[in-house]
Amino acid sequence: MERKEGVKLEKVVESSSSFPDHFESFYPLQSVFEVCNEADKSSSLGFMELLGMQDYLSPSLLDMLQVPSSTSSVLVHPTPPAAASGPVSVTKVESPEVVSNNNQPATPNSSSISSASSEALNDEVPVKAADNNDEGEQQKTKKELKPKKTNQKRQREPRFAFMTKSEVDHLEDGYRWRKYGQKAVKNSPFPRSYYRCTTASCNVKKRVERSFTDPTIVVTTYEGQHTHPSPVMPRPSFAGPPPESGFAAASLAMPMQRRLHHQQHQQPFGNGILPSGFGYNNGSNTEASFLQERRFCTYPAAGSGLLKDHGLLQDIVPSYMLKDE
DNA sequence: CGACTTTGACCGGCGC
DNA sequence: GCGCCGGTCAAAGTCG
Repeated sequence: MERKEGVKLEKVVESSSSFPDHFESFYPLQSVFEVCNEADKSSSLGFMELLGMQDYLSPSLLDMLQVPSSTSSVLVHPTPPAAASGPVSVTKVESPEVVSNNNQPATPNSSSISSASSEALNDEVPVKAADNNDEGEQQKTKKELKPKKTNQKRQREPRFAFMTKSEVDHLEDGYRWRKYGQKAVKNSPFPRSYYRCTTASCNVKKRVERSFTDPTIVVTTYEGQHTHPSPVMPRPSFAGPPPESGFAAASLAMPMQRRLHHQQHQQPFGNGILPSGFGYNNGSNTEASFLQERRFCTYPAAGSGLLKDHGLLQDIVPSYMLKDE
């Protein structure tokens, strides 16, 4: 089921699973802005512009991003989903060779690097439809094992990968996950774990692995979209689009790294340093931190429309971040 | 006892 | 065609 995918997408997926290390090497100590600059080299848009958040950064936030901290999130731009139409080129990120030549291990205490990647999947396949079809399709294919091949390969859910400095592999993110597999990763001493959202009818998955170049970095890749609110967190009161717009659910769908429950070095972009422009309410510090941090794990990838049918994109990218697309 | 994890087996895609 | 690899299944084990 998950194996049917266009060549193009496969590439993207590949990057999704492998870029983190590359990125880590490529941007060892870089801040999100530096990453931005890299992206900028390939496109006419700046990182923040891409995110549509240039107006939302406060000086303190900037400082924080630049000052080494044990935890941070940096957006990575792997192949934009609508890569074809996307404004950002990230070939660099996808190129292991290029990265390897610049292999600079992230140093401890440096800004940890989180990355977000998205895979666009396919041509505007509405997420809603994907939820229905994919869901059934996936299970069906699994059961049948030998589904008839069609011309098109399976359409994967958008994926977002994040690199987070953490001592624990499985980051608390507000959702409940069931581990369904673990595989050794080639060229890495660390295994990759596969998790599925435990909520019935929610087929969101995530993969968790450690960067072998820097074991302190956890790479979490989310795939799919939650069809339910976080069972652990209260719904954030977001001053943005109403829940029905898809964002509210979305806002809960990509909890990202919320690590406060672990002994992780938690130094999120939170604690009041975020400008109000980001708009999330601080229901609690934990939530706020998580939400705020999440903001930096966004990537305007899924295309052109706004809050609808963007898969994970809509989960993490507020409307104002998408407006410039 | 239910929920979750572990782990070996299995399958399909892909490159050679 | 073959082997490698990523991803998933599912039985058994573990935990609270």
